[in-house]
Amino acid sequence: MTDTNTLKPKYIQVFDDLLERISNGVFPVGSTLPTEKELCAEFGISRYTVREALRRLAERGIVERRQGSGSQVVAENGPQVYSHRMQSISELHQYATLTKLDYIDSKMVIVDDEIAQILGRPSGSKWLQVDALRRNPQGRALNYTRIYINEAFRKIEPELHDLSGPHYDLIEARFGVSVSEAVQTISAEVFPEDVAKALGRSEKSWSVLAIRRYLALDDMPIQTSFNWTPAEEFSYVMHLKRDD
Amino acid sequence: MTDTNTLKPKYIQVFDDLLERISNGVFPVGSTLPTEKELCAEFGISRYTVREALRRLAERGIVERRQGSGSQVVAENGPQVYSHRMQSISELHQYATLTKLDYIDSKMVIVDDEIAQILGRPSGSKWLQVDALRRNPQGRALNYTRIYINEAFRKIEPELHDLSGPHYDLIEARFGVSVSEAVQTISAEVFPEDVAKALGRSEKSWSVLAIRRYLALDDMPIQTSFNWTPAEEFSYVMHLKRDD
DNA sequence: CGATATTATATGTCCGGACAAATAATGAAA
DNA sequence: TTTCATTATTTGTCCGGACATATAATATCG
Repeated sequence: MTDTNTLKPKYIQVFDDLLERISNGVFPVGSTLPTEKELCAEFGISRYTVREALRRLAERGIVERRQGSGSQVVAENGPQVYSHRMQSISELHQYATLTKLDYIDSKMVIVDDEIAQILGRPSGSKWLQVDALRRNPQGRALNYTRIYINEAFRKIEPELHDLSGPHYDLIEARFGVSVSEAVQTISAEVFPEDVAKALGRSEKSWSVLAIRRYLALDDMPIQTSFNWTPAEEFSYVMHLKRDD
Repeated sequence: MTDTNTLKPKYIQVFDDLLERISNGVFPVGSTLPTEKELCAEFGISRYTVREALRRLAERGIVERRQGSGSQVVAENGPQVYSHRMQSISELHQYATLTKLDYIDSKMVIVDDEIAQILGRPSGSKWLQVDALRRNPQGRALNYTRIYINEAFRKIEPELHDLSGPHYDLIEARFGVSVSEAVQTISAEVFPEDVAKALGRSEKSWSVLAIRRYLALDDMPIQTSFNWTPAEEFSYVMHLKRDD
């Protein structure tokens, strides 16, 4: 390596060099990088040092390496810059710890087009619909929640009323299917009539609707919950930190 | 290594072995792992192989390695389970790409207790307050934004009206201070009177308020923006994926 | 020509070694 | 006893090598 860069390890210099060539199109996304052997020759360094540079590119998700076939460029920049991290998926809803669900109703339903689209299944699909009020320890209703549970897991219904934790934990315990991804959508709307009534709100009052989809591998929907909270009572915080 | 484990690379076996000893208390959080040299002797393997195992522990955040002093156990398990990741902090607000800010006003202000607390500075602190409407390409107003920019960066004011990107990018370019963390709070409230007026909404109508704080290192506030969006027009999506 | 076998290639695992840099421990001087 | 210098230790950088494994390319066979 050149003396003008002696403050950095060689593998960082090679990493930087390759990264620059990737970002300015010499090695565009979809292309194959030179082999380890070729890079050793080009930079006049050992294979170990080349591999350290390539490993860092792979860790950043910029390159994918495959034994026998080489290193493919799969992205121009590291995919992640900022992240919001949780130790448990249950942090997604940000309820105080001691709230509990007061069950109103559960039944098998066939959902219409609009709901089916949100649930990620065809129109006409069947779901176990569970309605409940979430209450704080003093018994006050905080919000209304309607959960659609994938038909495949409907056998958990008898256990619902004794449930202290989230439904997806019970589904995982009973069926071995775990949440691999969750999608939350926050929007605002006027309370649906039945929800307003259950919460003792007037018909035209505003709510914040948080829809939370819980997916297993291959985007298989486990359950989706619709949560209506009175607008003035809703608050949600996200912390994004830079990945260094 | 023993023959009963020949399906796994040696370094994975050592990684697994150390991980088990960490989780069952042989090497508790706060303790120091055996040196590389000791591990080589214990497992009868090369230093390279030991280092690969230790590197994986370090990548998982379980161990911190320090030249000259060894490997300290800092956590029992990998710290994060689910994460929502963004390539750019500007993804935090989820505006369509082609919206632009239509500036209404900018001035130095002294903020009261309530705002100061949100901004993370003492009451009475000075801020460059910038008010604007965000418009889509057709010119329709989407929301009202009020930005409080740290007094230390007020010299960017003359450049605001020509600005096409986010303020914090300009601050980074001019002052070399970059966003290391962002905090977004989403809640709902009736529109403030002046905001409702500017957006042509009635006084009692609902908005969703997204407050976004942009912090540099050591929690130094760079800027904070308050964004009022008509309730029925607000929607926000988060994707959480499990870190594998 | 298509399918299968063989060979070549490219990355993965692992070894041993040497020197550099950061930290800890020990010894000497004030 | 405290401070500073020296030595020892520990991890980091980098070299060279060998064999294993997965994939790609080429050759052979039906």
